Amino acid sequence: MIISDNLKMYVQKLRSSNLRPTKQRLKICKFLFDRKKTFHFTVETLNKKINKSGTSKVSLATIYNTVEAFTSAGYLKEILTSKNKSYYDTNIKSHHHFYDEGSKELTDIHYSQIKLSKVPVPPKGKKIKNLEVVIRIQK
Amino acid sequence: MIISDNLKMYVQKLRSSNLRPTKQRLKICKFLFDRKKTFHFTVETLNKKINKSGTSKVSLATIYNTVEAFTSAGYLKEILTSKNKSYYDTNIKSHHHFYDEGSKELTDIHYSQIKLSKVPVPPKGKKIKNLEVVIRIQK
DNA sequence: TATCTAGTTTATAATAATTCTAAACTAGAA
DNA sequence: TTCTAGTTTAGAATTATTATAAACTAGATA
Ligand SMILES: [Mn+2]
Ligand SMILES: [Mn+2]
Ligand SMILES: [Zn+2]
Ligand SMILES: [Zn+2]
Repeated sequence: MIISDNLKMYVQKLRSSNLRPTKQRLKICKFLFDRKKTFHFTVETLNKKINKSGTSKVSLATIYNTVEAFTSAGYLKEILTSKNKSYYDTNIKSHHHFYDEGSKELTDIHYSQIKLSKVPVPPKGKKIKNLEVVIRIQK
Repeated sequence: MIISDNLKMYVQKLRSSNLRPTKQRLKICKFLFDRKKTFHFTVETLNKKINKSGTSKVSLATIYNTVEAFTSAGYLKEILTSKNKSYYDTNIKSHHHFYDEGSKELTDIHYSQIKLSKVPVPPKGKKIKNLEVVIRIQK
């Protein structure tokens, strides 16, 4: 993940996906991708963070639209481990997760931390799109 | 899974979990567990099946209550692989799943069909509650 | 630079799944 | 038979998400 003060990189990225680099999208890009470490979030938490300090607001509809657009474009990964709520991941590499049932937080497990020595063949006519391990943890 | 014409077994099972064997719960037990093979369902599909033919109706609230009670009691397993909707599994043994993104159907992968030769240690103070592999498939 | 238009944002309504509420009902202990 | 805690139920409320449609804007073109 590259840290940048200017937004040229995001402008290009968005253009390459046929997404206009609007000020809302760039603000969200900056928040999501201008950091050393990837992280997990929900629309709810993203909305709070984006609309925190007195800056110009981004509507909830746009937060939803943007998260959806970024997921389709492959900038985000959707994680379905929690009931009634989608999580998103700025780490788009293939990897696994711990899911803490208490705190409802996801933690990455690097791809290499889990080794599958035996995997079944998918049903006839179907292809494997991805394989993910979720380890549910508790106190 | 034992097939039974009489309901004594379910009555006992329910009593042992401090659940009164009401006619609604027994009807749902019969539908869920009186079969050779386990299966996956949603509250929506269960509700339709339970309330199909002219028999006395079970309210949707009771379907929800019962699925929740049976999951807590360990008769059902909740599967969170789909957006905005919980799936449930009458197979409560530890096992894995194919999830078909097209048909939105789950298929069991027997525990022995996947071998994990390397698994990470959980974070300090946390215990592994379960580990599940989901293989998303597509045409 | 001014104009134009498809794409975007937004407030708000609509939908879908689920949970809550509180009144009526019932299993089963006493 | 009586009593009561547990259960069922219809319907309301809540939560996350998606749809709608009017106002706005990026950026291509004149
Ligand atoms: Mn979900
Ligand atoms: Mn939902
Ligand atoms: Zn992750
Ligand atoms: Zn299963």
